[in-house]
Amino acid sequence: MLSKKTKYGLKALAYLGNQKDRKPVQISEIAEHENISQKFLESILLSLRKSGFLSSKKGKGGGYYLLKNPDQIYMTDVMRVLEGPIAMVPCVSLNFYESCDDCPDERTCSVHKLMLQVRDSALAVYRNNTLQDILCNQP
Amino acid sequence: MLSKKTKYGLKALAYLGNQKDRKPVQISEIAEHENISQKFLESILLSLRKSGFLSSKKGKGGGYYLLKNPDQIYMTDVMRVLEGPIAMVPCVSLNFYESCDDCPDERTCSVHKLMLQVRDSALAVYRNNTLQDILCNQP
DNA sequence: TATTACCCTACTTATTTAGTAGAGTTTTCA
DNA sequence: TGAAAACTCTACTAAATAAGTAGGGTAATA
Repeated sequence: MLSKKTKYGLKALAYLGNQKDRKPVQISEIAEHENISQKFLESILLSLRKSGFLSSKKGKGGGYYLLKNPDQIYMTDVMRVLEGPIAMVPCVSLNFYESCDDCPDERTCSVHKLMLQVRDSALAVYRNNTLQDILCNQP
Repeated sequence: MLSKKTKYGLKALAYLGNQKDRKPVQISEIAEHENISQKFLESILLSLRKSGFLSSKKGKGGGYYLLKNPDQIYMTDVMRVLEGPIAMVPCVSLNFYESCDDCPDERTCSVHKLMLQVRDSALAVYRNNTLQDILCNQP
């Protein structure tokens, strides 16, 4: 299951990506528009800022804005920050690799064999999509 | 993350698939060989039996055995039984569809757009793999 | 300089996962 | 026949994670 954190984070990024310019948007505006608990959204946006996707401006007229163009924001990176590893098991993870303590040999492990393919296929999708690609582009 | 239930279930199926014949294999043998808590494995095998993948024989010399040939057991079906929906959000699920109560329109939803692709790619992998395909085939 | 709005820590609640405990039932083989 | 093997089933529990709450702190701008 996709966590709410990821879901909300993606929606917030998309909301910012749909803005005409890069003027700061208040958390409250995003929260209201996307039906997200404001406090929860605060923490999500904070982690997106710390990861370099967003920047923020304090004080009156402040808010969050994208640091890069939507077509430069890859879903691979976004998903890793919001959801964590893309792989479903640590033993096939590129960025968060860990061996299984119960498995004697990865090379003959059925789970490994299957999950490697699943990881690759998911990765292909995330690499093929930028924020631009998932915007709604409505008037 | 893949749940332990799914992981153990797959390993158990693979263990049975690697048997030369279809003689019943005791739970204890599988549990020991695959490093799984026997009691937990019991419940997993039970659900695989109820779903029609396995059958069991009671009494001395009893155990579990595959009902079909490994090349007739599709990962799509196995994953749905063990792990549940393949989709990461209910609104893109084929078999467990549910609309999101916080989302006004699926057609313009970025999360929907992305997760639809992820589901399709995962589904392609699972449809392309039978139990036979993930066996280790070692001497 | 007051207000706006982000920043940060700590706590709480609900849900799911992963298992444990234990009694019960069926079957087979000696 | 009868004892043991081995599956069946229900209920309970502990740990981890997710999701959210509470509340005060801090910086920037008009």
